[in-house]
Amino acid sequence: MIENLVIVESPAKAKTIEKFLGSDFMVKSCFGHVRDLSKKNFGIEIENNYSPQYIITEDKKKIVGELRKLVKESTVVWLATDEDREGEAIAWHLSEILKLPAENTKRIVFHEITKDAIRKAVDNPRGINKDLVNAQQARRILDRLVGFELSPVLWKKIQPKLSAGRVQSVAVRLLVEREREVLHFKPESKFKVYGTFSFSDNNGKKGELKAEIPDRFPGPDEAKEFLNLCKDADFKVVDITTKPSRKSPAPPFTTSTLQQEASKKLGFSVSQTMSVAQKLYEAGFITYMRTDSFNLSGLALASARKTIIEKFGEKYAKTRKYKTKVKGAQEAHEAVRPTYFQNNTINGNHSEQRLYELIWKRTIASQMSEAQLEKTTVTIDVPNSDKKFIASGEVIKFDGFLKIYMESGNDKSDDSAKGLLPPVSAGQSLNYETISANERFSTSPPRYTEASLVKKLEELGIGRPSTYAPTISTIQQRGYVLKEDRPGFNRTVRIISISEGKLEEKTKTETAGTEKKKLFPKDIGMVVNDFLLEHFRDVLDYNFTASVEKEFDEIAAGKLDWTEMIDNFYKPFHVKVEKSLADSIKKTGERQLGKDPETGKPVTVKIGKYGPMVQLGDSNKDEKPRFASLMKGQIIETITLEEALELFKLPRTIGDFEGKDLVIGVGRYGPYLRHDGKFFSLMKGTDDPMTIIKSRAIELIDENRKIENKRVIKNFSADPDMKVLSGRYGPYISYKKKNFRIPRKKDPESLTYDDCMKIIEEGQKKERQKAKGKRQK
DNA sequence: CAGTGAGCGAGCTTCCGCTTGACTT
Repeated sequence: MIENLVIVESPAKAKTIEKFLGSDFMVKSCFGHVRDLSKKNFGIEIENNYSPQYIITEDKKKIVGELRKLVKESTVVWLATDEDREGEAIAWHLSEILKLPAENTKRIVFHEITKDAIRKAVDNPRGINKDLVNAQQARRILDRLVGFELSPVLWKKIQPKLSAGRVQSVAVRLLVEREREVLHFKPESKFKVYGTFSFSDNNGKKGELKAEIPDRFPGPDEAKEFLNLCKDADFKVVDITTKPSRKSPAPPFTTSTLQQEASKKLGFSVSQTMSVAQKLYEAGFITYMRTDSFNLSGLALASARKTIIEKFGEKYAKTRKYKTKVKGAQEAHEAVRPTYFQNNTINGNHSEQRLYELIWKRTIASQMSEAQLEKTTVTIDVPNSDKKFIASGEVIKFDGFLKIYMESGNDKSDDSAKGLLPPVSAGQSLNYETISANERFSTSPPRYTEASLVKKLEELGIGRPSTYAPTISTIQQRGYVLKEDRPGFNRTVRIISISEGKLEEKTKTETAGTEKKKLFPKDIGMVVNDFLLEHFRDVLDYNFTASVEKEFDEIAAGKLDWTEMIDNFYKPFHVKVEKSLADSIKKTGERQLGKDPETGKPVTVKIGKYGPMVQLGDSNKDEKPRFASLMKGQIIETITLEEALELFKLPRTIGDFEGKDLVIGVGRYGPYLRHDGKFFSLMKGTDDPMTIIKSRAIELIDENRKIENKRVIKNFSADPDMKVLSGRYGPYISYKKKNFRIPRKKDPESLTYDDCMKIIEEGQKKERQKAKGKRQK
């Protein structure tokens, strides 16, 4: 007999809690949601007042079975799922499927895993809050209705397997709109003036001072006019002011800020951050990593303080509590923090150590004193002009939290001089060494990175800590978005300068627009976005989630009936769905580019069966039109007639090798070289299909053959189909186009043909079992 | 993965949010 059975969501949490509770408590985890809407017929009986049809999820059947057995042997069951809408719903689903009687069931909550918090929770049990559960059901049903009605519209109007949803479609919209801002942006240039001055102080000591004019000059003429004015001017320091300033530390990490900083400081993708954090959590090094709360437990605050005093001294410690400003935050957990502050490093692989140290520093810094700075501004008068040169410097008087952590700034680089200024005094005369006016171009708003998109979504209250990473990967999987690097372009900038009374004009080249790991919307993303905006603008509205969240809150407060809320949304929504289906024209994003000067045939661009393509000729006329895929980086929206005509020059033969043609083309997976029936991908960045030459093509073939040979660990003369190869995930057997894992114990070098056959039979047996399992779903 | 772009049609795709492993070539 089990006296008390406690059910929590996470197994790692179960382990910790079990230690805090006495031996008469057994703690089990249910691994999150155990039931979900059936996928058949929406899982909702719309006609029956939106009655939800729940089924136990395939991957939870086993754990539910175990829980059912344990419940039978237990006296009291404690539902200790998270203290938020989803957690309450999980508790309710558990009570339903485990048929828990109210009198022997207690609902408890805690949002920090400390002995005190858990004891306190056990002393204050309550029942399940059905209003909160209904708010969750409304959320779930709304998302299902939106997702499962919109997606099929896209299958019919654009292409199969596409998807739309309350969260992902807004994420794509943000990217598409930003991309268009970038594409339409016309950089303007102005001239920024910098001066380097020299002086000798009262003791005859020489010094140098760099300063700049805060406002910019609209053009070269204005800049020149100003420089001419400076040529013979006597410069003088007219004012020196020093002002104290303070800097406060950033709050401890939430999921989204952890993703942002890990991206900026460590170069991690959001999913990488989450999987490394998961490892740290399971090892007991950090608290739960999916959270929207800045909160630290009392114990954590005290422990951080102790660590800071030990390491840095009393004056570095300052206990701080942070409040969330995020819309819709549910704060069921603590902030992401180290479990033991005394450990500033941990054992683990390189990524784990780096992420841990980042978390440790950020959390510790959040409990440290503010930095005290002194900002000095020197103003230099320009005779006969209302412009003034300004030099500014900043000195740290007390480092405080800056001792260990500095939050990453924005992408914009701060080019004003920082640091200590030389000792000048008011009234001091200055001579200029050089004064130069540099042409500066304005920049478009930046494209999103994965992490900056998460930040934006969080600001809009869209998505949850557990879904940021999956959402980012969904929009990439659907082909709406591509994460990649793009090289910049060179441009000429003008520099006008004076030195020793002589005016000089030069130019120099700079690279602009270089992008690293940025999200680019693809054509299909743009077409889907435009279609959804045309017909379902309200769902794509940036405030849609915020406004339905308000209603969910009312449901949770018992002031609104959930079926009424859903009905108010669904009735008009469904009408729009029907309307959008009414005209049967497919959306392809087609654009007319003009006429081919040689043949006079029309050139168009659109999304075809296999992606974006250009077409030469009319498909309704007798002659079959020519087709060609767009190249990487080209999009329907911006491709020109000239670029399109270039594409029709492929495929082309560039010579022969070993008696066979070398053919260059662009296919489904990018530019390729075809030789003797084999395909070789061209190297991106280095090989251009339009200009590649024969010798380079042969080089590619040679390289490929070498790699191919290296991959082979073993082959068998008896059967050329059987090979032991070394791949990304270690050695494996390849047999008749199928791959099989080699059991860990076996040495791949010494496998015999019969050994391989045996492994293959085992593998096929497993595969059959898996297929069987899938059919039962 | 495969390097195309005829047309037909059966059967499938899809949401968000809560959790981990299983699995990949």
